[in-house]
Amino acid sequence: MDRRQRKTRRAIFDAFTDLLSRKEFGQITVEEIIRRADVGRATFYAHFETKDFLLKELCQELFCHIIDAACGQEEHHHIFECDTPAPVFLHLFSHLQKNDNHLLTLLSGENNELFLRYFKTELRRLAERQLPQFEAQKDPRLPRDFLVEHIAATFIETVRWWVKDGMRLPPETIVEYFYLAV
Amino acid sequence: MDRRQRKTRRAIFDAFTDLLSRKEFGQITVEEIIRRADVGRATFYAHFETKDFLLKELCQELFCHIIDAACGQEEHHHIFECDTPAPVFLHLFSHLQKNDNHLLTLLSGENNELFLRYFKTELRRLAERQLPQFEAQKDPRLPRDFLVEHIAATFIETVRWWVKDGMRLPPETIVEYFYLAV
DNA sequence: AATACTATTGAACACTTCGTTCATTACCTA
DNA sequence: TAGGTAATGAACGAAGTGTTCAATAGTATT
Repeated sequence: MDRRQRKTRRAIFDAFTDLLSRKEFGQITVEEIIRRADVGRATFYAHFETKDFLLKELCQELFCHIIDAACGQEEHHHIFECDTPAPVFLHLFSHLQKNDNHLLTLLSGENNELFLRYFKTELRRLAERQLPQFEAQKDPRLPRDFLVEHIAATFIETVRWWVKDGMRLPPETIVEYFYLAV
Repeated sequence: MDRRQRKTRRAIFDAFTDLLSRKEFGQITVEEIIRRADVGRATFYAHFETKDFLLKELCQELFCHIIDAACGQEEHHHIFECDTPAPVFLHLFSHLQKNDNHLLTLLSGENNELFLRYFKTELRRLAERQLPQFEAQKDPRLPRDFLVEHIAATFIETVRWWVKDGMRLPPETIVEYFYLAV
C-alpha cells in the first residue's frame, strides 16, 4: 500500500476516533472529519464509501486486534485451557482497561452502544470456540446457538456495566462477575 | 385533547410504525412520514420536535402499555408471586407474540435493535421489582445493580434470539430458556 | 535522474433533507 | 353562533451529501 494512502487512512481514522470520543456518531459530519484530518473531500470518498463504512472498518480493526491479542496470550497458558476459559476473557478485560487503541476512551463516550454492537460480532466467534467449557455448567436443554448468543451478550453487558461504573473495578473482579452471571 | 390533535397524532404514529416495519430508522425521512400520514409539514413539527422524539414517544407508549398489561394479569396469580416471577415474564413473552400494537411486526423488522434498547429501560424497572426471586438463585457476591442489569439484558437477548429464529417457539419454552440462562 | 503511474487536492456541482415562518382555512367546544 | 385553536402548504435559508474534473504532488521503477 502506498505510503500516501496509509497516511490519509491513518489521519481519517484518528480524526474520526477523536470526534467519536466527544460527539454522537449521528452528529458527526464528513465535513468535520476531513477538516480535522486535513484531507480533501474527494480523498475521503476515495477511501470510504460512506461514514458508516468508515465506522465499520474502524471497528473491525479495533476488535479483531484486541481479540487476537487475547487469544495469542492464551497460548502461554494453554495447559489450563481445558479447565476454564478464564485466561481469554480475563485478558480481554485487561486489554480493554489498558486503553489500547483508545478503546477505553471510545467505550466511555456516548457511542459505546455502537462499538459494543460491533464487538459482539467478534465475541460470537470467540464464544463458539470456548463453548465446551460453558456447556458443562449449563442445562443441556438450551440450544447451542442460544448459549453462544447468551455468552457473547453477557460479556457485552458486563463490559457495559463496568464502563458505566467508570471501569474502577479490576479486571479480576469483573471476570468473576462475568462467570457468576453467565 | 382536541380530536384533531388526536387524529394527527394517531396518523403520524401509524405512518411511522408502518415505515419502521420496512425501512431502517435512519433512512426514513420526515417527508415520507407526513406524505404517508397525509399531514402538513408544519403540523408534524407542531407535534414532535424531531424524528427522534417521535420514536421515543412511540416506544414509551408501546412498552409502558405491554409491561402494565403483563403486571396487571399477574395479580390474578398473586398467590404464586412469592415462588417465582414466571407469570410476569411469561405474560410478557405472550403479549409480544400476540402482536399487540404491531409489536411483533416492529421487532421482526430491521429496527429491532432500536426498540429493544427502549424496551430495556422499562424492563430494568420490572427486574428491580422482581429482584428478590432472582437473588436467591444467584451468588451473593454479585452487586445488586449488576444483577438488575443482567436480568433485563438476558430478557432482551432472549427476545432478540427468539425473533431472529422467527418467533416459532411457544412462550412457555422461551420463558424456560430465559430462566435457565439468567 | 527521467519516467510512468497513482494519490491528493479543492472548488464547483446538483441534490436532498431539515426545521421555520406565516397568512389562510377548517374545525372544535363551550 | 362566536372565539379559540389546529391544520395547511408553499416558500425559505441553512447544512449536508456524494460526485466530477483538471491540476498538482508524491511514489516506484528503470
